[in-house]
Amino acid sequence: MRIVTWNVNSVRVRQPRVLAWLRRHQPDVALLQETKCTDGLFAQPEFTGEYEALGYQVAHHGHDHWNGVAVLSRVGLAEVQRGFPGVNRRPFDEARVIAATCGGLRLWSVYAPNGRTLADPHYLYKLVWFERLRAAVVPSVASAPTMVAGDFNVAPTDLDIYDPVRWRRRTHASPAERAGIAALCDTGLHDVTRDHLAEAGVYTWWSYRPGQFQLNRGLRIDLALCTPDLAARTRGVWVDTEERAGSPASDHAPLVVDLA
DNA sequence: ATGGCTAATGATATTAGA
Repeated sequence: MRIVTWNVNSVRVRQPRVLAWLRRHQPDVALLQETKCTDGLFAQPEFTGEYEALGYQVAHHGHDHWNGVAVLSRVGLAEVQRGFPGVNRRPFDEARVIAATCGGLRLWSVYAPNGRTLADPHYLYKLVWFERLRAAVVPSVASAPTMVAGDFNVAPTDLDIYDPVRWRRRTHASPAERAGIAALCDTGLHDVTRDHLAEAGVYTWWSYRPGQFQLNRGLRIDLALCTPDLAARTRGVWVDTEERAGSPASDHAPLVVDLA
């Protein structure tokens, strides 16, 4: 079973590449982030039909032209859950979380807030958002084989940053953000990428600015957090860096998890 | 230490990304 998580940075702009990627690599489930569209686009038969023609059922969660998350599955798509449970005042109602049961697995597509700068209120939002996510996934982790995957906007360790010194005063590397990831993992989740890609220089995001991708100046901020049963079933994890090349590419590459 | 680019918008600069 192949699961991919990919921040596509606008599904409208990326539609041809997303479809080509699905045809080429045949994932059973695709967890997408930053679709940057409303549910209305996915309600259009001529748009969603492109995925259905490849055998995928689609669930999307998007309110406006920011954020937006989706699950595409050809192994069933049930019990779709959009956003955090309970009451969510702004900005916690942003479309950053969707979960669904596919092929017996509980799969989450998540897009964490960026944080902007360490002094920005958005950074505090990011920290609280991680706590909300932690609370939301606890029942899933306790009851089903679960993968919480997506763009976490946090590099878990300095090995996950091309230049840790440069990022010391920025978001994505602060102790509080990393504690947010650790607290998430404390519920019973494990970051499977490093089990299979332990070396330095493994990244999932590179700035659009010139030279950054070519020089492999990137961050590993897209993660697949798995319950122990799924971690044990993982046969391979890989980043499709080829998909980051060329234009128009997303600034994130697909992260692929192959399960037995 | 800084800037470079991309996407979206009733837009021709601004916000956001990371």
